Amino acid sequence: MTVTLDPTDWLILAELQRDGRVPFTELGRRVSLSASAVTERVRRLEAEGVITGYRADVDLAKAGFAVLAVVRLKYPGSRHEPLHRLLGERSEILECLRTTGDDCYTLKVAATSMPHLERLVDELAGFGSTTTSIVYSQTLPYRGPGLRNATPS
Amino acid sequence: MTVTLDPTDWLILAELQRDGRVPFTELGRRVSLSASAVTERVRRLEAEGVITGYRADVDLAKAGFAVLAVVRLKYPGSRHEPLHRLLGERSEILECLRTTGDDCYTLKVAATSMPHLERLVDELAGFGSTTTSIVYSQTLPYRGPGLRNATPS
DNA sequence: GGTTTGGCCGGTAATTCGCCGGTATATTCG
DNA sequence: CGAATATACCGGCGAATTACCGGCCAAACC
Repeated sequence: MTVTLDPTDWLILAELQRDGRVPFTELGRRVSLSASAVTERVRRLEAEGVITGYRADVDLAKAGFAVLAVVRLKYPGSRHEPLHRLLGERSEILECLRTTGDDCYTLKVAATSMPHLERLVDELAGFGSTTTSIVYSQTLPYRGPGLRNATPS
Repeated sequence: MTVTLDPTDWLILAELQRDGRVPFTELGRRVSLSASAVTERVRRLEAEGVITGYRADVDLAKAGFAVLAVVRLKYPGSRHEPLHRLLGERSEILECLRTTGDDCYTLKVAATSMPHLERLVDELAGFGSTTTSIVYSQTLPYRGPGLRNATPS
C-alpha cells in the first residue's frame, strides 16, 4: 500500500506539485539527476499510484465563480448513492469529504452568485441539515491538495 | 476582473483539469482546433490568470500520510500573521479557508499518524479553539479545486 | 568471488513546442 | 457602403523535449 520514497522522490514530488509541466530535462537539473533517470522515477511514481495525475489550476473568481463556500452536511441516512450522484452531476461541488463528527460531509462549493449558491444549498438541504460558511479568502491558493516541500516527520 | 470565456475555452479548461499534461496537438484534436490555435488560447488563459498553474496530484495515503482531517479553528484575535507563518512552515496543512461563521478558519491537514495529527492540532490550538474531524473518504478524489465540465449557469 | 539486480547515464529517433507568416471572418471607422 | 483594422485560425519550420535503447557501475545476493 504505502510506497517508500527516498529524498530525491520527495524533491521530484515537490517540484511537480509546484509546476506540473516542468520539462524532465529541467526537472533533472533541479534534483541533480539526468533527464532519463528523472523520467524513470516519475514513471515509477505514476505507475505505483503516488502521482495520480496532473491538473491545471483555475482561478475560480476569474472564471466567473465569485462565491466560494464551505457547506457542512448532517446526513441522517445511510444511503449515500443519491448524494454521490449529485456530486457527479453538479460540477460546482469542488470537494466532498466524508468525516467523523456531527457533520457527516464537508463540501467545498463554487457559485457564480448568491442566488446560485442558494440553489445549491437548497439541493444539498434535501439530504440533511446544512451549515454554510462563505469563504473570505483562501490561503495557500491553488496549491491543491498535496505536499509542498517536506517529508513525513 | 472576470474574464469572458467561450464554450471552447471551457472545453479546454475541462480537459486541462482532467489531464494537465496532454499535448497541445491532442488537446486540439479533442476540442476540434489546430494545435497552434489551442496553444494560443491556453497562453491567453494563462496570461489572463484564469489558469494559475499546473500541479501533480499526489495520493497522500500512498505517500505515507495515512490520516486526513478537517480542523475548524475559532480564532479570537485579529492578528493573522502568526497563523499565516505557520501555514507556510507546516506543509501538512494542505488548505486553509477563512470563512464567515463561528469557525473563522477551516483547514485540511494531512498526517502520517494519530500522534502526528495530535501534534498538529496542538500547534493550531495555540491560536484558538479547534474542532477536528477525521476524513473517512474523499469523493471526487484528486479532481482538485476547479470545474469539471460545466459553464456557469 | 561471481552473478544478479537496480539505478543511472548517454545517444538517437520520433514527437512536440514555440514561433513565423498567411488567410478568412468579424469589427471599426472613414 | 467600403476600406482598414482586429481577431482567430491554420500550416510549416527549426529547436527543444520526449520516449526508448543499450551500456555502465555499484550494491546486494548466493
